[in-house]
Amino acid sequence: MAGRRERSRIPNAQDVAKLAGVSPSTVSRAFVDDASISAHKKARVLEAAGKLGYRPNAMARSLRTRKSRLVGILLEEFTNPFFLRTLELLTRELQKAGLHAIVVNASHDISVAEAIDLIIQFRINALIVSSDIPLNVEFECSKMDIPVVSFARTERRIPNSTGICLDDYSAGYAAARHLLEKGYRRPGFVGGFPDVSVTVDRCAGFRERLAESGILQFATTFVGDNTYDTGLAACREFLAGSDLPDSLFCVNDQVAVAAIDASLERGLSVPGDIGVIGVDDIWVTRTRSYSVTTITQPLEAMSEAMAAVLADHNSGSARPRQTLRFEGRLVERDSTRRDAAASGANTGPADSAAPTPSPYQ
Amino acid sequence: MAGRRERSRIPNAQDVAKLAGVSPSTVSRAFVDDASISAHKKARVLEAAGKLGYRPNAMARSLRTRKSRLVGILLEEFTNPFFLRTLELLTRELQKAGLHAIVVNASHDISVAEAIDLIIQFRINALIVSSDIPLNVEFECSKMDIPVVSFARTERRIPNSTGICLDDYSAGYAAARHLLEKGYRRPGFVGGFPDVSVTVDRCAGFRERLAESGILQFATTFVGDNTYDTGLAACREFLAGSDLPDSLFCVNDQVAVAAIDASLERGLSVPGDIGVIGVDDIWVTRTRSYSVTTITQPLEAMSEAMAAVLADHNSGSARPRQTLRFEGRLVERDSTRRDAAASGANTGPADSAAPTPSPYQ
DNA sequence: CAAAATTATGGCAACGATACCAATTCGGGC
DNA sequence: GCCCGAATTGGTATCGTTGCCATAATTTTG
Repeated sequence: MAGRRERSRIPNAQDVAKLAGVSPSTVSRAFVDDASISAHKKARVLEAAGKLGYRPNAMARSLRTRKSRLVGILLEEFTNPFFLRTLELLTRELQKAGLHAIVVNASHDISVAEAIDLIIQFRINALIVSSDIPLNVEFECSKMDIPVVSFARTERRIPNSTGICLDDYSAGYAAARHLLEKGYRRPGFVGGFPDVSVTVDRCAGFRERLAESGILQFATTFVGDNTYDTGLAACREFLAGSDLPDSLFCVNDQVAVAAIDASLERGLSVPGDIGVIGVDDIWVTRTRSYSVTTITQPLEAMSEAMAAVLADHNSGSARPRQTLRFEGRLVERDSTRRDAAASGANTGPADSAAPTPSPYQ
Repeated sequence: MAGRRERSRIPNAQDVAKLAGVSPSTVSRAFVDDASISAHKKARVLEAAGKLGYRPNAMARSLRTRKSRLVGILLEEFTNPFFLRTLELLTRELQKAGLHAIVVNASHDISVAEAIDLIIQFRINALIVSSDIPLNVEFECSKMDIPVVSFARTERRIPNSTGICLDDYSAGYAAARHLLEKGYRRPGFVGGFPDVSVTVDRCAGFRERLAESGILQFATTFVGDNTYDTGLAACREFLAGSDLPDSLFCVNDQVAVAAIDASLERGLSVPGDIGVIGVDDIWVTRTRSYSVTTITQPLEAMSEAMAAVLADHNSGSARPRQTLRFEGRLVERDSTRRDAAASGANTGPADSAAPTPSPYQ
């Protein structure tokens, strides 16, 4: 019907106002919840808007209200399926809250500072970081009053950073307990970069539980970027020695898979000779060939918490800066599934001579 | 040093202008490439801006220039690592081009129309779609003059859609050729949803090559959403019958892994009893336990092409709407690695009686 | 060295919405 | 029927930038 008029220009509030016979202010109110507008006029405005195909211009709105409804998500690891699931749940919660996610790629050669600089120009209302926070980023954001919230990581270098995270310490503790229950007596630890929170905290919890059972020393290695390939290389080297661990707690599932492969390569059986446990519960851990015991992160709850934190921040009622820690859940699969009886005998020449519990190493 | 002045308010161009002793227009020009401004003043403006921590407000700029520099990416599958890599490369190219990606979650229960409606309000300059394009989305976008480009999918229902994609037909053809070369004589096909381009086109190429070798019938099944879990269920059922295929071309690697697991469960050896080939080259295919032969998509080249398409579109020089198809590369791994000699004997009671080549089924 | 062509700069308006205030309408109680 | 408070509505200014035009400064040229 209305020919080519609609196509010529994107309609604005003024156009709608004219058609509906009201003022632009009223049009605006029709699109804002809790605005003071009569049901009658609201209906008329919405009808006119529908006829014209009008949508409020978020740019103009943001400019005026100083709320962009945009949130940045800084991502570094693009091989680990865990982060895809993270992205799924975060975007879902953000969308529920009427927010939108700008994904910033901070991998490899890309200049994080530059990328952040650009999205700061969009006046993002928050920055979610799933990698270590570059310190300059934190600084720039604080200058612009942009809250930085870490997700699935905590920032160790920044005193009171806000974050939402697995209880890494507790996860490490649980992993050690599980391995001990299964009768493993010489557990080892495979971390990522040695100065990253997930590595440090999971290792600390792990160490604590082992110490409680009198195991004061254990082998550790750090694979770096947590991908399968580097994990495999590191685990090969780790398992090349003679004084082998009888089980491995890996900082994530990708590395756990690599550890299993490295073990098998060397002719070690899993879980017989080597038990393996990871973290994240990515889908590969459920496959028949790997079936990796792992610790699940409660991503749904964590994402909801993230939305809540952002909402609080948005409404000005800034809660104290703190890290919310969520308990993981251990899922036993084949990679540690042996009966403790069999393993007791398997202890071998372990140097775990001191059975006295002791708080820290 | 300058006390708490900077923290009080986010500085704008006016503030910079005052400090640098120039007009706001000049400040603006200092931040635009190819603007008419003397090197002298530009330096002074940039210095002042640095001192104040000024960044141009992208909202205001977008409002004025009618270019948001935002691009929407509609994602549906959040389990397949392939899409994380896709996202990595797309965001990288977009960032290089000074664009930013708003990721829209269109999975499961989420209302795509509603989500799109919201990001349209940001006047995104393009929408990249890695799933089937909901028809209403296409319609809404065309009304707002937003180009819709599909990535790694093609839209079969929309006549001349713009897209960047693996040459699916060719990939299917190559998969069949490979299986035949390896001596498999009863290949089967495992697709996703039966009406999706990747399923249809890969199957068509596969069929063509088989037909050339006189194999006019082959078993097919459709697993649906292409996740490991549904893939496993479908493959179990597929392999439960008696008239088994001797090899499977799976529409993607996740399903290929599921097919391998289903085969092993049933006591069939891979690649001996069943050869398996997938598409995407996700990292799991490189693991020791799966080592899946697959077809790699040239994602780097595809992403660059995407950036080029968007740039063209942005500069107004709309190239004809078409789908750019990229050749995949077959990577042979263990899941099909047997010598053709051994397999010739394995052909079994195949009903591939007619060796006459024929174009289509 | 003057005139013309070029380049830099400033001023003003506008992008499209909302905040704020003033004016109007609407109900209800007396 | 009149007055008061609450609920709606309209008008105007403004968010921070850039497009455009006019003017000023500079360089090129005859």
